[in-house]
Amino acid sequence: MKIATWNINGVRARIENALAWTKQAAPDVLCFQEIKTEDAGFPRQAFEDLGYNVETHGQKGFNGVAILSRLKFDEVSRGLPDDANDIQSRFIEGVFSVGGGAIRVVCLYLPNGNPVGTEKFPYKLAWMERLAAYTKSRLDDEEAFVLCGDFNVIPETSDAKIPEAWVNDALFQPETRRAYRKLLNLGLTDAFRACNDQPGNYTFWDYQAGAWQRNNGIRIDHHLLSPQAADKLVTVTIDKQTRGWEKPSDHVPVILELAV
DNA sequence: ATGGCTGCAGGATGCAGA
Repeated sequence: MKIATWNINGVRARIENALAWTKQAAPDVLCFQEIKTEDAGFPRQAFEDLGYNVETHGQKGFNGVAILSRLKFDEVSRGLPDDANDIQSRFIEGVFSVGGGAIRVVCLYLPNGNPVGTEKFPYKLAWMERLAAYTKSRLDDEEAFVLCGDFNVIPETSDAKIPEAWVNDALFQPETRRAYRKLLNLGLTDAFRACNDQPGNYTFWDYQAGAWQRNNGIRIDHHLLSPQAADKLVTVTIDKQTRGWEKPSDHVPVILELAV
């Protein structure tokens, strides 16, 4: 099965691209981040017409996540389970029955955290701690699950064309990278890096200063797998084509394939 | 990039993104 993640940067502004890619790539599960709309504004019918079930966790103007699935949702929940007071819509999860078992898919949009030195950065780090606590609890279940989405973390220097340009950025701070390693060290597998150890593979290119044309990108959209999911890992593909389309998102889709 | 785009809310421009 194919589980894709794509920071769409406004699903309403991007609807033509989103539908065209979904038709072409035909993922079984598709996780969107930055839908930038309330639930009522999500173009649900257009995706239902392609055969998808749609679950959203929207927010007016900013953030917002959604999971689309060809499989029926056995369960859905919205928000990290520890804090009902967090009004930012950055987390939605679904559970699906596959191949005699179940797989849980978490679609997340981790806080950007810039500028460092404002309250945004500690919010990011705290969110990563909350995600780690959630993960630790899920790992105790010893089930297959996937955390995917826009992590807003550049894990290593090999994940940026110009790492020096990011040293003062929240995406590449030592504390950010440490928190990401801490997450992995709980027992998760970075699916892309399990399949590809080469530099030069990016998922985001800034709109400004010809970043795409210069391939000045960063790899910040990830799939992290529980051991039971990692055992089924086939491959991960970064689908760069959409970045060259008209009115592109600044992120491109990343597709995880599992042997289930 | 000390931000050169872009989307959104709102109905002008400011904020957020990374």
